[in-house]
Amino acid sequence: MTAADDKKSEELMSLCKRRGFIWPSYELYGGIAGMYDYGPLGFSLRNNIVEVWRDIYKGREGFTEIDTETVNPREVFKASGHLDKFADKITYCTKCGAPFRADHLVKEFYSNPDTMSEKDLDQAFLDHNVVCPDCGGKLGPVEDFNLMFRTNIGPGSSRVGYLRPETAQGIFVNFLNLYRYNREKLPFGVLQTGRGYRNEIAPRQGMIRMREFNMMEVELFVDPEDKTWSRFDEMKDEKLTLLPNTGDETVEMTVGEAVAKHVVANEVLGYFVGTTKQFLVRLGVDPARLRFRQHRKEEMAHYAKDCWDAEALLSYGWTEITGIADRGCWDLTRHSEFSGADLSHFKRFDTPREEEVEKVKPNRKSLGPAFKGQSKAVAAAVEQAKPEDVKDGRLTVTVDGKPVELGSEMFTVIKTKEKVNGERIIPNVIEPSHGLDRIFYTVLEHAYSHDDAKDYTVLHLKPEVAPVKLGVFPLMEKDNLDVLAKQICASVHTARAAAVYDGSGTIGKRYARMDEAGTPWCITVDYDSLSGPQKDTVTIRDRDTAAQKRIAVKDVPQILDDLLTGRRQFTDL
RNA sequence: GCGGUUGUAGUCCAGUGGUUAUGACGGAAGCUUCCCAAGCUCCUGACCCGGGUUCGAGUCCCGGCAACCGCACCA
Repeated sequence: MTAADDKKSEELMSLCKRRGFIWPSYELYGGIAGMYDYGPLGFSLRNNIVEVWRDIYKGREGFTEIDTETVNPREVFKASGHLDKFADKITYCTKCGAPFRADHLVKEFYSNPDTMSEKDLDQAFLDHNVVCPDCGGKLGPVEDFNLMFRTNIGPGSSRVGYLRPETAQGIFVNFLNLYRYNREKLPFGVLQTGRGYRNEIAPRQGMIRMREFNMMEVELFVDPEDKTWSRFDEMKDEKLTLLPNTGDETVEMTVGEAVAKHVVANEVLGYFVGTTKQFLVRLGVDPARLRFRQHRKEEMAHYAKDCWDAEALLSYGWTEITGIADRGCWDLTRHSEFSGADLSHFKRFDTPREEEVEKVKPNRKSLGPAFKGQSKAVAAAVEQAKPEDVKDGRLTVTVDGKPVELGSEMFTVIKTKEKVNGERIIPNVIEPSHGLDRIFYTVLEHAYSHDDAKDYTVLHLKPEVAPVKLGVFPLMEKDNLDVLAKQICASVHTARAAAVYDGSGTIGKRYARMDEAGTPWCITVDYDSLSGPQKDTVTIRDRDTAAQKRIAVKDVPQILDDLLTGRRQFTDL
């Protein structure tokens, strides 16, 4: 991070506070690290980002959106693995009270201390005479410091709950509902936006690591044996900058090439890496400062089989803003195990198969006399056995916990034909997961420009995401100029396309305010608007070029609409 | 969490232990036919929190909180 980068992030943060994009939370009471509030402009920008995301995933892809609880019972995270894996082992010095990562204190003695249990670590302290690095005091018992916020559901402490660290689990626990809603067909996609919580030990870098943060997650349920994507052809020419985990060099290739060369594992993953690029660029992320980096094996989350991060180059360095993970069958398998529910998909074959199956059949005539009263249980055990269990003509089964060896006269291996209509499979999950706050910050940083010579700041936000679409000014706030300006402003202002009236200060100052807020266009009512040959016309100014055109007052709503939807460009006016 | 740096109006910054804390920008009211942060008048607004030292603390000391940088962490 250079001094210029420092300056840039500080100037941007100052602008964000001044203009009302974001404010550090609870500043009144001294502030809390890793928490930020969204001001009027910031919330609007954030909502616009979410709308673009919806347009792509609900609109183009036809996925469905749900909203689930942020407080989850303990069982959910026991099953998801977060309770065990999303924790650090921590110990406190009994003398000075300083906390330490227990696994870090013993890393010189063991190859992978992060897999050790609390008891192993306690013992390791004794075996290797590990004491407090600060004061030399005795270390206390090793505990789990879970990064999830814990709470109680209802009075007392009987039902333990946690604030979710990701929205994904709310989708997985609703799998059966969603599966039925989607007519029991694969693939289908579900999206959810909302808050997640991680009790970070040391939040850093402004909005990049927050304790309470916003996500936009998409969970895509696919057939594990069919990771093709029907609309892949539409995506195959999208260009990507990739950083595979096989080397340190970035490579430029299209989605189609990346999948063909197995750089990206399959079509689904490739399609959504491409989609993510389109999404981010549409928001205003600079393609030259965007790359996709594949996770190294040891870096992968406990649930992930493969993962590509979209990384943006910020003043903080390359920063993950979206992760596209292949979670495999981890989540559904685990929830199935822990809940006892069948979370599989019945995959019907195109035509039922006649399958020849080998089975072990008990020979009851021989079993009866040999085992008498026990023979029924033995026969049942034989029916459970598989042909490959037969060794040297003999079969060993377990009855009432004891092994029973049977001679070849006790059973027969037969071949039968069965009609099989399909098979049960656990769907795989592909997850494009977007860090909304990080994307928000990236959009701001990539839109930010500062002219050092003029000391002039412009946010080049894309009109689609800009919080305010139009500024409307009277040249002077008198002689009825203000009346017309207010009328024009009211005629176009809506909740989605905000127009702002400003009559305060000089005209240049008002343009400057709007440039700093990222407003793409401004309209000014002057004396020519009221009388003379140009009566009933106003000027419209383009933020990025400062160019002006004269347009008729009556055309303002239509022109603004055309500019916003991209039907017309400013230069065509 | 460790080490370093730093906390003064909305923002940026000045301030030898000693009156009512300097200024700029911003914001507000007004004047000026004012199209790119122009000028003028007037107003607004701050010493992060808690202890301590002292006759007296924005200033010195201790603790806390917060920010920035490096290390560590970041499923």
